[in-house]
Amino acid sequence: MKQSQLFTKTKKESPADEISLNAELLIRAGFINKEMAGVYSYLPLGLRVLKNIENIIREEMNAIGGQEIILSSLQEKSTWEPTNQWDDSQVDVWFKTKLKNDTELGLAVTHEAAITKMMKGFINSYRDLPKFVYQFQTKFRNEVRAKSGIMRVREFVMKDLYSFCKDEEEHNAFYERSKEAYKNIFKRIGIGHLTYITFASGGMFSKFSHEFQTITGAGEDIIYVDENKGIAVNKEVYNDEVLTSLGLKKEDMVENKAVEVGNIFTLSTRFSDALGLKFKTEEGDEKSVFMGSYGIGPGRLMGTVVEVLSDSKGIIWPENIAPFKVHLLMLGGDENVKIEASKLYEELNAKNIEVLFDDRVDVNAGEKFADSDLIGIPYRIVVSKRSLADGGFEIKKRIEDTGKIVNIDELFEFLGIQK
RNA sequence: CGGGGUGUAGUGUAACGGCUAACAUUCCUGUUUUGGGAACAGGCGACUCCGGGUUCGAAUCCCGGCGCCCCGACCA
Repeated sequence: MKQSQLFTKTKKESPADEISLNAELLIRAGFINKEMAGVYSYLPLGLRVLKNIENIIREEMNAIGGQEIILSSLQEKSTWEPTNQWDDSQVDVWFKTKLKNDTELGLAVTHEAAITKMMKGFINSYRDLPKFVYQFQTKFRNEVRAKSGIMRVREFVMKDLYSFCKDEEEHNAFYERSKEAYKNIFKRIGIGHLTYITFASGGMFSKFSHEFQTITGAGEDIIYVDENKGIAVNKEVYNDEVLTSLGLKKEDMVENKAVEVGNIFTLSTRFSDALGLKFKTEEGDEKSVFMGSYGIGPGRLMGTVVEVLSDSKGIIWPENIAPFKVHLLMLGGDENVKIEASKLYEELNAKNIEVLFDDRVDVNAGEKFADSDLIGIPYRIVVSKRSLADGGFEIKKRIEDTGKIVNIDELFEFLGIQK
């Protein structure tokens, strides 16, 4: 993509109404736009990152047997009444609305009940189990206090997968597989080294659950990490009984602030009992489906990456989720530079390398460098009179301070492309 | 929902109760530039969040509302 065509622009100044690093950098670099407190739109660069994150999650969900769907955002009151979750004293983050005829509706806070209800039409027999269904769908939560940029918002896309199994044993097998899938996701997104599977409270669903927590000062949770074992315990369930049951010792645990980037719950038969999702066993008995739920917020992940991996100059995207692989900068208005830069742009495109081409002719070198550092694309290639005189193109990784001059063959090799 | 802070061109800031609300940046015109947000000249852009009040006079003081940020509580 040519940067001259991109409708977003970078800003030199940080927004006055944002303190958090993720919002500051993402807004300055033109990835997101703030609509109101806790509500952000995704712009071309931000959407590319979000889609890359979603695709990694999608691949991992498909790999463990997930089938993708999209459930509706508008939900009936009756969907949530059997579990008593329509009640404002039970769930206080509803956005509720009405049809013209006064029928009450809710904007989906989550989808456990909706999918349980829907699956009644498709699951009848033990032969139909197990099934794993997921979606990327917007959740609306009327948080009393949105905060920390895109980390805690009122409207956000979540990947939520629901598992439907015939019994606890079958469920546990999938639950363990989902843990591995989640670890793969965080590793591929570039925060695996800072992300710990964390023993946590089960909320109102079950006694315990597992969270995936990424260590960062921007987090809202306190967790205790055993570095050697690679596992953590959330402060909310941090007690002797839990430590003993997990084989952990207090003296090995280090306190950290962390952000919850994913969680997995055993729902058991809470929803299937309440909503009547039953199946016939091999013996002809009727039994409730054993369920689990597995969430990840791609937007929050994007914010977490910014919090964890940026430097004083801007964002540093991991290659797997970067909006582009290469940022090609053309310096100066020299005719030969234009020709060489455009030629390289076409060649990289032909090799299916995603390139943001800064072809702007009226922008100074310094501004282009500053923009490039702020946007955070992993590889920067400079084409200028100087680079051409020195024998080609300057290539530099975003995480490195100095680049080197290479010819076209070396450049392709550097990027791992077959000529 | 408790507590604290804050609201002025698109953005970031300034302005003692008193002249036409200032500066920088963005943007537009032109010239010159092109390896770290370059230089010069000219120009556009504000119902100072909204509603009341005090005052000869309010961006400024007071009351109410709304927005936004932070701490806490909450968090399916």
